[in-house]
Amino acid sequence: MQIADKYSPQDIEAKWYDYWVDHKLFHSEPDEREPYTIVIPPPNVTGMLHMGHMLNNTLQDVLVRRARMMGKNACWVPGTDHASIATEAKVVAKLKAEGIDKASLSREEFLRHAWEWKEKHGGIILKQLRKLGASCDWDRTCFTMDEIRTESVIKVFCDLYNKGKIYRGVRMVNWDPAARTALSDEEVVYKESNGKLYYLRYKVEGMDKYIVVATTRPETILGDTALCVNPADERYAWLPEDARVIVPLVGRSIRVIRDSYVDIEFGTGALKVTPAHDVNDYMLGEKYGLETIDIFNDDGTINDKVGLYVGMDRFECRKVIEKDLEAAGLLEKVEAYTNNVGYSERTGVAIEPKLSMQWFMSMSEIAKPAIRAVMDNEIRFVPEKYRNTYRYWLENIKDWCISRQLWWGQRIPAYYLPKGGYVVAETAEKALELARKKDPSLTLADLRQDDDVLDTWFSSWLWPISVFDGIRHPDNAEIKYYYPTNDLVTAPDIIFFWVARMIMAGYEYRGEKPFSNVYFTGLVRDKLGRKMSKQLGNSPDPLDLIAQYGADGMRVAMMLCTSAGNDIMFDDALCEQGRNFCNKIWNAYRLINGWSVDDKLAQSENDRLAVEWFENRFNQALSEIEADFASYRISDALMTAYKLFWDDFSGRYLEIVKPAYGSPVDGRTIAQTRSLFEKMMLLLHPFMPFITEEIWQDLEPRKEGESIMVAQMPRPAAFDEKLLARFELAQEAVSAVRNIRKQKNIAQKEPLVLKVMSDENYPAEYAPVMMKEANLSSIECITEKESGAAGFIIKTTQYFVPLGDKIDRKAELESLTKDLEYYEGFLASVMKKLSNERFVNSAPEKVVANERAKKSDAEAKIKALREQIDALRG
RNA sequence: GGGAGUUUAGCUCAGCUGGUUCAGAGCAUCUGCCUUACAAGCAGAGGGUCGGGGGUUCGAAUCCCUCAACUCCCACCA
Repeated sequence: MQIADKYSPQDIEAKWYDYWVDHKLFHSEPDEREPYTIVIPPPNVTGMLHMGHMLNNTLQDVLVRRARMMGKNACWVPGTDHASIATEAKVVAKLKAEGIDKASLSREEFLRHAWEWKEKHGGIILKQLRKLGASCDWDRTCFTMDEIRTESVIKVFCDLYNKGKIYRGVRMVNWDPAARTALSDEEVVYKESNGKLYYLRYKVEGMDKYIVVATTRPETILGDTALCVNPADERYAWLPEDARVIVPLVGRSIRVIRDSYVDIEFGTGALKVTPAHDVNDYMLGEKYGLETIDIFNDDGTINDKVGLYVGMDRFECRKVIEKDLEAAGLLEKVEAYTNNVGYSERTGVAIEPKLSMQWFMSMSEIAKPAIRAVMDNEIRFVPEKYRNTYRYWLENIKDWCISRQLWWGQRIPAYYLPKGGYVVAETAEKALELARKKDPSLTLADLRQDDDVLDTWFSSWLWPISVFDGIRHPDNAEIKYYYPTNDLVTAPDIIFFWVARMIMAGYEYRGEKPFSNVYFTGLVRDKLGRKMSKQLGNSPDPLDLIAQYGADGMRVAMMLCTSAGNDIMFDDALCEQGRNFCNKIWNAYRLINGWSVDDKLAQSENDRLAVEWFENRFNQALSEIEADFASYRISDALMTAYKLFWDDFSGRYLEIVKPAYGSPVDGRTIAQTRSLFEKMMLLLHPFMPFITEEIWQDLEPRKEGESIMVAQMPRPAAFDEKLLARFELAQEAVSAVRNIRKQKNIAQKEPLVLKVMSDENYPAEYAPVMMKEANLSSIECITEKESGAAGFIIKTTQYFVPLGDKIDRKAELESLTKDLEYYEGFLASVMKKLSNERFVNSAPEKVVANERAKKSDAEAKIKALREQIDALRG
């Protein structure tokens, strides 16, 4: 193996990734083993890898790789999402750049361009995932708009329609004038924005009086069909019962209605009612049978219904109308005003509430099993705090607007008949059959399919089922084997969009949960706590980071700062830490790899002790890691493994067994060391797949096709806590000697003598280890205090390092006296507790016993300190 | 407007149903070392009245009340 003293990941990563792929090690087929399944949250097909993906997919890969090494049949299904609005917008923009207007294309022509675009730019993100080491079963790659998924979507639509859960109707929807489509409520993001509040004068018909109305949207006066005041508002008591007012500029005469909906406190207490352009006004319109005048075109420009400002953009119109109102003396005043405005999540433009014919899905029934599943912990949320959010949303769920006025997506399988009415069927042929029941003379050409497509989430909510083709073939072997999946790793911002709906679909179409655990990651922020965004330019390109620090280093960086549900503050320094860890592992391997071996040598007691200790320590750490994974504390699990390798394995174990320069190591020790190294690689593999494979392959001769990926993860075994505690005592002594060296400026090379007043807390068995670590020429057991020596006490055991004339009695005395004072104070506080009757009577037995132990420990320590002080003085 | 969460060392965070010296870890910092695996390293060290105040208790980072700051979600009165 190479001997470069710096680990260089580039070649190694590519080599092993190809090896894994070539040997189909990511691929899963149903067999007799227990399955472990994750479906990827499908990224946008034309998206690029960002830090959020990096976090999310590293977590998934850690879980999948670990499960695989635990002997499970691990299957991680990758795929992409067609992201109808985002992708269509990109294609439209691209065509526009080429001078092609979408409106000039037929649906088929447009879709041809869109598919071309998808083939060209699609799936880049999946290639990028490979750089990070993602062990996805690429043979299973799915796309939410591929044939199987599309058929599944259509089938589900028809099924829900036939069950009466999908209906069509005119409703007030969120209209995106840029994408020219309706959106679901979840796709609208509210932001506070600075606007103005305009006070408009409405002349009362037949009187020389005005009613002043405050509005943020003066352009909507074109659609005013009533004015509303609160019946309890005395300011308007003078108005006749059948009063009418004139809409400014428009000149239309409209009714004045009275409804307690109007807030007397707000503005002037008078409200203009525009049923076509405001949700609340719409409800008033329904209640009072008002006319609705839709004044906008689909793109947000003014239409010709009223004959004013025709073709003008809504925001332009607002400016112009302000001037015109002012000129006409109908504008009382304008105030600055901040209010919340809804924006399209995808295109960023202000949403226009618009009355339109859309397809909806009724949600309240289908939501019920989904609520129960999470509340009963049949599906576990990590962290739990999201259960509340989830529950509240589902209990107040509104019907889902599932139609989109786009072309890129699954076209709604509703077919309209020439004389009105429609049928819903999976294919045009089946639709024709249904249609002929109504009118036998119909032919295929008479049917006109609905122009709309379905919301993208209407395909992704089926994802855990549809990736195994469980919608079209509910009894197929794959869905039966892999479903329900195990873990879902996703961001909390799609809890409603996706997670909740997948749970609903799971119960509706499988009668079973789609996954057992949902791990919610946080948002990746920069080290200043800001969201990563293109505008701020604070979002590093994950691929650059991988190139710079290696995929393993990058993964370690991500895992180190993640805790479920909390935002993570990403700092490049973490990548350095990850890279340094790789280097540490690399160099540890270089060390043992460079040892010369003498098989005739017998193993020393020193080495035997080291192996015995590390095995125990390893098992202890393993059980901690096990517990961390059980509660999805991935970061803690990694940290435990990190410290195990760095501090215990490299810092202690290897230092203890390391042969003197030029000397060989015995055969038994090197074999055991390589075996321990291998166990460390296995433990670290899920976090750092590349470097661990590289070393694992070199540790033993391996056959072609073998891989650490499918090796057995060490299982937790019993460990001897007493042994570990005694080793720690030895380490404390070593540390104390090193401190003395440092204080006295004694070089590590210069051997020292350690004298010890042996008692039950002296780990005599580790004497050889201590000698090696602290560079001691001998350890002598003594019964008399040593004068002229630097002393220290570990627990109750007194140690001395004879220093001859190097000893500074005054300084030693000072430090011992300081310790003595501390322990006397400590003893006093313990005594105070123990002499408190109420404490002794009410505290649990265990706690009192503990205090008593503290008391005797402190007493012993004080005794020892006094003796050392005496010895120094004497 | 409603709800949830957070606040512990310079930074990022652990600390489970109050009780093992419980005030911790990693990183950063400081000091000394280029000791033949690794300076991307080794050996040491310093650093916090656990957001403020009050309470319950023998005992509070942990439970209760209150105040403050920050974050997120939901609602959307023009």
